[in-house]
Amino acid sequence: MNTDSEHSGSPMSPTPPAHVGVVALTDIPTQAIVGPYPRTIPIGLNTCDKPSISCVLEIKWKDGRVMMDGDPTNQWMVYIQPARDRHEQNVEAYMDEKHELCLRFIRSVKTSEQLLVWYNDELARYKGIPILKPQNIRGNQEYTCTACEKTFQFPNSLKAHIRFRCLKSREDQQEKLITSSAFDKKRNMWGRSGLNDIHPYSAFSQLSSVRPDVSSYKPTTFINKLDKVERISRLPHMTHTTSDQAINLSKRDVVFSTASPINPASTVSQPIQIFNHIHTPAFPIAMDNTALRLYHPFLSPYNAPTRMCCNQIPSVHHVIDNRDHCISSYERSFTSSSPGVNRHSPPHMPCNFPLPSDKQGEPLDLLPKSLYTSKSRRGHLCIYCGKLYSRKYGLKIHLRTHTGYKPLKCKVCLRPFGDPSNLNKHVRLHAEGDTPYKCQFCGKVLVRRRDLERHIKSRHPDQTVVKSEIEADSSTVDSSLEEADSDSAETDNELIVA
DNA sequence: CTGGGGAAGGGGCCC
DNA sequence: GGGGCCCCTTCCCCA
Repeated sequence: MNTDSEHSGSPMSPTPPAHVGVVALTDIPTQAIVGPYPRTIPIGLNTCDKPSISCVLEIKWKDGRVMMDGDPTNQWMVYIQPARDRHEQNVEAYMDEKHELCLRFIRSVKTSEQLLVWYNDELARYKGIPILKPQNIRGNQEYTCTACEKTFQFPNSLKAHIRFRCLKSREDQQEKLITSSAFDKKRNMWGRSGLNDIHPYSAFSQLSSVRPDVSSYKPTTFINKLDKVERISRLPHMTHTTSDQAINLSKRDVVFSTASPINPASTVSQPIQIFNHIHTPAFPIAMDNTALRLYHPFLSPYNAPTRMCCNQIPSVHHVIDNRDHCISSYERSFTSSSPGVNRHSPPHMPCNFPLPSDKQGEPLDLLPKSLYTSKSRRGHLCIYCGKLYSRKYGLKIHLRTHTGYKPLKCKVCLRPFGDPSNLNKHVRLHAEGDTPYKCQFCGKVLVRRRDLERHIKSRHPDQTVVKSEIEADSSTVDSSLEEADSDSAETDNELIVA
């Protein structure tokens, strides 16, 4: 089991500077493995909501392995920035059969993509990384430490806080253990049994109560190495921003914060913001949200290189299109009717999260199964916003609202949908003239029953339309719809491209 | 005012 | 019987 020494720092366990990251110089295939490394290497110490790095190390896939020029020992791995949640994570830290630390690329990493690492479930348990509980999840992008009430926007930021930084969590944990039967007063030591039942952070409870002294980590050779590497691998195209413009760096998801423009004359690196995450998919500027516009597949939000101008994560989601125009209309359509969810705040949308291929499955499948297959007495819990669903399928569809995964496409206009119901609703819009909702007073044809009711209410308020009449109409409508639906059901099957 | 999408709840079918 | 899924409907928000 892990010991204090694993977190107390040593020449073998330096704390990588927070301003250094690792990016891929070439495409790196999924399942690529790096390691092994000593278990003592800490991961996630630098986890925060708004990371900023000023220089990067570049690695590449060569001869069937991941490597960095000039670093035969692969010590660059310590500079990989921690992922803030599962969806921006592309590298997984795990223990191999010899209980040594290894890294595995859980997704293929594209050229220029930043590596972001987090623990797999087993290693997280081993390292005492807490599992967030419903009480930690207060809402969309609101993850709160129950010990000190500090709030974070990302789950891993909170996990790192609880594990590495929160003294209060430690104190609470210690208190609970002391008052529990797991503390052997005679032997003045912790018992092993029952610990998992004591603290909500079951794995956390297995840790020593000694808080690791983060400041004691003294990067030595790594820093020297970094200095060398920094000169070699630092992005040559890191140009400075103009006043209010965010400049894309060689199509990387690296954008200078407008608040801290890089001074090209300065030899000191200034912070830049990494946006490898979050953003809502953007419609191409040439299109609007009109349903019947052609949804150009090559300009789809998932294919178009989007450039971000966000200065604030995640409250503001400005998306820069290919012509440096900020698209904001589409993001406004990302609303939620969920109680407790701010409708004006777009949900947690990892725009640059590489959509998995069919083989990889949807983002849900990339989550640890324990996070979405477990059903509490109250229902299925969304790990993003804490919402409970009576059905697992309901949660599955809901998770797509967080991940942006839209596997269903309208065959007519190619518009993607995450919810098959919404796709069907949309498909009906293409069936012009087939709509069964017709105003009996003016003959206007409307698409939905809601439209007809709203139309009559506003345009013919004096007409004494008994509700039952509308319902009678609707029954006719419904029956015709049923026919249409039965037809469309077959059609839908063809339309749905999973 | 109208049209459209996002999101969610519930009924029902199939395996 | 339960799970997964499809489908309809409704509500809400926005342009």
